[in-house]
Amino acid sequence: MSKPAIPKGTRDFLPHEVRKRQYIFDTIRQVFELWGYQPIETPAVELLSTLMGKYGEEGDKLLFRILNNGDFLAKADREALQLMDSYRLALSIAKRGLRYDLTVPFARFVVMHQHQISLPFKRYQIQPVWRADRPQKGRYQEFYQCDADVAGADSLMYEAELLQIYDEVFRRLGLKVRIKLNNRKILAGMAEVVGIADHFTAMTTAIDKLDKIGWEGVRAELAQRGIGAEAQTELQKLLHTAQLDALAPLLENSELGRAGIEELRTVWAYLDGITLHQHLSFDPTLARGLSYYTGCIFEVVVDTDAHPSIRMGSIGGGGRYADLTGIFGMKGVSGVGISFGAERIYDVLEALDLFPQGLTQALQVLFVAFDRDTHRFAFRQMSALRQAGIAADLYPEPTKMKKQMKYANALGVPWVILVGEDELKSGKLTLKNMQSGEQSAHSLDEIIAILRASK
RNA sequence: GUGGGUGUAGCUCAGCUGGUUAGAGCGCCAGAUUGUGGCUCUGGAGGUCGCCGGUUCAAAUCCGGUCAUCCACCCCA
Repeated sequence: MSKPAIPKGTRDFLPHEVRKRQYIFDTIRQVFELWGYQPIETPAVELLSTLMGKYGEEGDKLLFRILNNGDFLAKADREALQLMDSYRLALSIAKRGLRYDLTVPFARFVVMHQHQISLPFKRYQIQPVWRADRPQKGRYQEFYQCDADVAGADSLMYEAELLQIYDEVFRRLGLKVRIKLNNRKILAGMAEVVGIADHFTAMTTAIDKLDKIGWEGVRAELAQRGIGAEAQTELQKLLHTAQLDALAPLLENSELGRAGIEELRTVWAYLDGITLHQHLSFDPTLARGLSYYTGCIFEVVVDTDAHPSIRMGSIGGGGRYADLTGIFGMKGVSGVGISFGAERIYDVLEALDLFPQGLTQALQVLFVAFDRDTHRFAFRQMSALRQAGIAADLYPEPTKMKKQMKYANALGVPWVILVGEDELKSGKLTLKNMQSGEQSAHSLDEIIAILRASK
């Protein structure tokens, strides 16, 4: 018999890990709900025609494909097979794949259900996604995304409220973060002013790596993509201007640049007078790769001043995409959304010991019985406790006490109730506090009162 | 896709430049303690050394291949 295993990049979760994960999901969910977002779910499996071409060439490679059922070779592309062209062959033998993110399925959802929802449609979604990436630390092939998006409204009010959601979720989790804000139109404006508008994607890709490779590295990468030294220097000067008012005159000659500045001012105006607990700042060097964002973009990182021990990439990101549903034939629907990186948040909370106490054990009391008769008696007493809303359990057989106590210990149950001949006769049960070791005899009602009080 | 590390008991690992019966800690089981867990002590079970091949009188150890896994890069959460 071979040793059991699970696919690379996937994980099992033990009970205490699931409880901690659920604490994060619940916190995020509660804030989403408070801000008026509604839950939806979409299938894990989507048609590849829905997914392909939406995440760039790299993304397509990382899509998990599902082999067609039945005699898939009968309909296979024989020419591709002959040519050993795996990519082309795959198109003919797999028509489904696992979802890669939650945004594209959401766009599909909006188009398919446009008559059942009203715009603006505010939805949240907490579900796993899959990527055939090579796993490494903090990166998995199966992981959860927690997204909130608004479809069908241009109002910058939503940018402001999504920033508030970031602020509130991390406040509730007890984590200090820095929320960074920028606008793709400002980046586009910079490209125009510097005269490299035709290199916009290359520019954003390079800027995005600033944290990692520094200015030297960014300049090298810009040079490699055919951007001259003069443009590099000018661009660097613009990116160093982290004050909107100072940047505005420098982008005066770019229509896009002016629009970007104006949008950010509007977002700031909405947040005027609002109390935020986290550090929110305009960061002109925030670029967010080459994704589909067109307006405001956000990113959240752990505040290393407050938590100097943490080294972690972004734990959340999002932004505005002017044409959410265009790829599915529905024009004029703008979208804006944010995403929480739950797995990374978990690692950070764990490293900082920020999970609340008492998350790990729900069971309050374990019954320990000594023989057949008391075991049956204990079963009825346990049922009464459960009826009273107290999480109770009974060791499945009246074996040696040592074994049962050991089990209680391993579970981490705070209380044990001992049921033997004496208890059966007197009708009073022996309640033992597993931490202090103290024990005393009580009626069932008294026990219910004690356990309720100790919850 | 590129580069590197690691595969030895259920888990974490030791085993020096090849040399008889492959070890430790934790965990598990039993006992010290037949109505009391955590701590301690005693004993026990548990391993085709990832797999295939090569070198050698001799391979866990050296070499080649293969598979798995982890880490870094690309990209991303």
